[in-house]
Amino acid sequence: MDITVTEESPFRFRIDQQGRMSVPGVVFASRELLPQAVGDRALEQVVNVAMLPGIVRASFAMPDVHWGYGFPIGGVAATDIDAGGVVSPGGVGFDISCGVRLLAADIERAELAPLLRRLMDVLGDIIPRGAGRGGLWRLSGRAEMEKLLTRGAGYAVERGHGTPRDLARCEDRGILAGADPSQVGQRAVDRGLLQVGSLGSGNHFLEIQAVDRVYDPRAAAAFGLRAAQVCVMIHCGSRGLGHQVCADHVRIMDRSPYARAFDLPDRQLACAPVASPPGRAYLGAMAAAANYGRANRQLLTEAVRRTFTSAVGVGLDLVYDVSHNMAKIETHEVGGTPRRLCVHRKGATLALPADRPCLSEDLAETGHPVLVPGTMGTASYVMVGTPENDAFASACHGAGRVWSRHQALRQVRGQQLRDELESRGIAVRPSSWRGLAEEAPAAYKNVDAVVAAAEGAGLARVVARLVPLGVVKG
DNA sequence: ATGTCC
Repeated sequence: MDITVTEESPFRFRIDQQGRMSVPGVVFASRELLPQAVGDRALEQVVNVAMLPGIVRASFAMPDVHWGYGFPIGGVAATDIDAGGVVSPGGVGFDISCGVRLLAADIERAELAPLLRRLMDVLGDIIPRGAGRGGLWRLSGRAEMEKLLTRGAGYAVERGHGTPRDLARCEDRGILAGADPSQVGQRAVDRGLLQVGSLGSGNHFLEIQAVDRVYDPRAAAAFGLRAAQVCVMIHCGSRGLGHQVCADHVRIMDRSPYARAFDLPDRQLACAPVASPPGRAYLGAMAAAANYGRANRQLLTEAVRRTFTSAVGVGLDLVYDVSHNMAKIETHEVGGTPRRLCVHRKGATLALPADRPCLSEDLAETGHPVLVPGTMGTASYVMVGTPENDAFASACHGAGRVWSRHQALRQVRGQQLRDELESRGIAVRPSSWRGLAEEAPAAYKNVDAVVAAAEGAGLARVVARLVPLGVVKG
């Protein structure tokens, strides 16, 4: 498929509405970052998403967009619930509530340096990771799982793993409303029982980082960040439970009457009206899986805190926890009137600006942190939401792949990559050589360019740049 | 992303 993109303004490209598209496509990128320029077919998916029943404004793509299941990763699509708008599991992705959490330590990188190796050894020993395998917790059964699926990070805190202050710095206070554990199948529950408190694999990681540069001192101070400070970034999701929820509900929707009625260009866009039984069932199960992801990050936080206390002698404050694979019911103005929308963000981070409702109190004047993880050996960014964002308060979520995992394996040796990173002073604790090779920095876009494009497009503003000191790889 | 195929 040949797709024409027109540069509307710097860092903003339009795909004109045509054929069965209900809205145009909008791609935030530089010319160099456009999917076509990096050999990726994601824009075909941007066009397909523009055909979703009830979609409003545009089918959006962030600067890190790349090919995904049905919907592109780095895509944002909002549907009008009261106009028959749909929800689609493919618009959230298989790793429901995959997201990032940033913790700040009260120590500078120079002070940590002599302790880093020992710290990394302990973290490498205690952080569960890799495909399958166990987690920090072992749930007693379905009854306990349902508490966790309903109360999310709040359940971990109730059980003594964290503080109420942690919850104040989580999106939705760590507990997504509307969870319906009865819509989470037994197989999903069984897969999740032994994985609470684990990183998983793929691009998931736990990194020790240092603040390299502060761009916005006021916002950085509000977030609790300062130059040279040591931080911990945790990137993980809802493991096998979220994966199974997605698979189960894709199947339900694919077999529902809506699949035929909508006649969509790709079966992977399987969807149903938000207000329909399959739509409500998915959203209830998705919220439950989201709470699993949040509890997962909360438990990993406590494990890292214990390690920092014993190995370094300092505590860790939660800066923020935000998901980048979610569908949320939100109210936004469309065409001058407030509409209830189902906003799908798949590989796109919620980027709330100042003075918006549902901000946590201490962030109301600043806006919420937007956490953008880079790849191994490259920078990560903290940004903040901006009022001019017209992609329903969404921003990029990372660097974005340019090589498939298969391509990366052909190009990169895991051991060699480890040696290169170690020679640059970055301590690496991998779970498999293969997994490490698949996640090589060369397999990704340049995160600095992605963030510059996001800022240039007005999606979010840069607050601080972080650099890696050590990475525990999933 | 994922007990990388039910």
